Amino acid sequence: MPEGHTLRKLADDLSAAFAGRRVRVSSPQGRFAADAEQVDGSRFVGADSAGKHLFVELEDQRFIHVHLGLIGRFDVHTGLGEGTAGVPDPVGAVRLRLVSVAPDGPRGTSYADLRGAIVCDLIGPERRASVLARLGPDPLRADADPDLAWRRISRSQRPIGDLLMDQAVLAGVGNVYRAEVLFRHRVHPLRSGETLRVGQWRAMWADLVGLMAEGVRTGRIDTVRPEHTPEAMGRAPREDDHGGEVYVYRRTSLPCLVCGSIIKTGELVGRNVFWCPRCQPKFRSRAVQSPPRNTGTSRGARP
DNA sequence: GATTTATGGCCAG
DNA sequence: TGGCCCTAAATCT
Repeated sequence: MPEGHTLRKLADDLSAAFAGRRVRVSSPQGRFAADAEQVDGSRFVGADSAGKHLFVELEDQRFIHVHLGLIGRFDVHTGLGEGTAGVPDPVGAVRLRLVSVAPDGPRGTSYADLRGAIVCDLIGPERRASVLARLGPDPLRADADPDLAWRRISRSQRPIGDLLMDQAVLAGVGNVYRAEVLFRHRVHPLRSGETLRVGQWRAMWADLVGLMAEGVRTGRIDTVRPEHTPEAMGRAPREDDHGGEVYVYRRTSLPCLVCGSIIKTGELVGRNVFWCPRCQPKFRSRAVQSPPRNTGTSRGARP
């Protein structure tokens, strides 16, 4: 589930459910129990995200720092009516549970369950600041400066597919957005950062800003342009656990939606990476300046 | 029932 | 680079 858009949406959902209310904080699974006890019953100030990090702010500048890692989930449930009678017993390994206690008001009771997170720590403002200091610009933050990322990308011989996943270069992009933004800009994942042009980077950044903002709204990752949607192409929608419509992510051995070439996969710094060998040539070439286009006369773009 | 996989990231060597 | 951490669902034998 978690790339930056997931954490931003989660922060928004948590704030909507709990901001200004007192919360019961518990750890049914036990690992967060000692910390939970310290802040149980305190007031929930708000939640915010930075890259893939989530900070739940409680009164007195106490923060619960959450990182979902690869498999974590934080499920928020609202509108249960008055009182805690409708809150179900925890299912599975619930590391952290928040339950609203007062004031109930028109929002009713809310609860949220955290499972599988790689980080769930009670921290202060100093620790929060040090986490933030290690992150590159986040496309979901209006004040983010893409030039900070460009300075590192343009000086690096590392593959762009690696740099895009490096949270110190830019924060919030994960394996899906990486694969998709590279496809949309016809850049091969193994191209070294220093071979990119600044205009290319700016276009990729602007694209990430739009795609990820859309992801926050919908809770899924959709990256195909209108002409490549299932409806426009008359193809079956994706049946997949993440649900979004994408060009290359986990489409190994399937035909490219644009040119029909077979999507390739490989490994880059321990993660699967996906690309179209025709739309994303490995080296800068005429093909990059005059990309293959689906004119309908050459290769069909059938599923 | 056991193994694999997943939108991450840390650490040691 | 490999190992490890977290959990649940999908995919094997």
